[in-house]
Amino acid sequence: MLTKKSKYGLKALLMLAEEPDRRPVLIADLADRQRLPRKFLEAILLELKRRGILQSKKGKGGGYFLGRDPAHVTLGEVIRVLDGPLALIPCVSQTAYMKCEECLDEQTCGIRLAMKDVRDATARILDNTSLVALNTQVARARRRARSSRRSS
Amino acid sequence: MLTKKSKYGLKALLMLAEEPDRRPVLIADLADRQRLPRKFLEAILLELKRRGILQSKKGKGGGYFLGRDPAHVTLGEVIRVLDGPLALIPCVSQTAYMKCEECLDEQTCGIRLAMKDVRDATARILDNTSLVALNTQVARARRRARSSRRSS
DNA sequence: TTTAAACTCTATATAGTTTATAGGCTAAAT
DNA sequence: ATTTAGCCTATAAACTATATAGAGTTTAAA
Repeated sequence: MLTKKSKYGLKALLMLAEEPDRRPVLIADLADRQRLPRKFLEAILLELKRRGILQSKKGKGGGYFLGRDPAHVTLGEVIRVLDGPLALIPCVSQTAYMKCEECLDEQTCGIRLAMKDVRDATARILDNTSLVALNTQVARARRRARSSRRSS
Repeated sequence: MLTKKSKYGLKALLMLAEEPDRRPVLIADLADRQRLPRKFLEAILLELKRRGILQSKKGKGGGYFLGRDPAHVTLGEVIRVLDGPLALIPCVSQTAYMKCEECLDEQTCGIRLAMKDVRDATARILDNTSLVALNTQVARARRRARSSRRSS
């Protein structure tokens, strides 16, 4: 499962990626605009800051803003920071490999073979989708939604 | 994450799929062969039986055996039974759709767009891999492992 | 230089899920 | 009858997810 932590974090990042000139935005603003729990979001943004994805400015006129070009921040990176590895099972994780305790022979474990395929497919999608790319898709979906409403 | 429940269940099913003539196999046997916790496995097999994937025979000479042709039991089906929906987020699940509480417009939610792609890719793999197919892959991997050991 | 705005950090709480274990009950075979 | 083996219910420890509270610190601006 994608946790709410990742979901909230991604929603905030997608908003920040649309902010002109990477202007600082208040936590409270981000929370209100998408109805996210304020205090929880606070902790999430802090974590993203520690990982360099976000930066912040304290005091009046402060807020959070992206630490890097949003075209180079991928969903995969964000989800790994907030939720941990993409792999459904630790023995196929590229970033946090761990051996299964009970597994007798990892090289020929069927479950591992299948889960490796799933991990690769997932990573291919998430590591190739940036915040900018996703916002573009959203904009396109919005236009489609509007025009189909018009024609109905 | 794939839970241990699904992992154990799949391991048991893969063993049963190799049993000639679908002969009944003891829970204890299945548990011992792959070092799975016996009582936990018991509960898992029972659940698979309720869903028709397994059948059982009580009393002396009893045990569990497959309820259907293992070529028609897919990983996707088993995982859905034991772990629930494949989708990483309920709003893109085909089998257990649920609206997100805080989402303002589902039709144009970026996270949903991306998670839909991931779900589809995952389902494409898991719903098209049967127990038989996976065991075949495992056998092939074993041959490869053996022959590369020989040549080294 | 004071004040208010805003992020930072630590502690705590609650609920739900996962991963089991124990033990008695029931059905079947011999 | 007796033994074997699955069936069922209850229980529980450990972990994770989802927050909230409140004091502390930094900064901009009046």
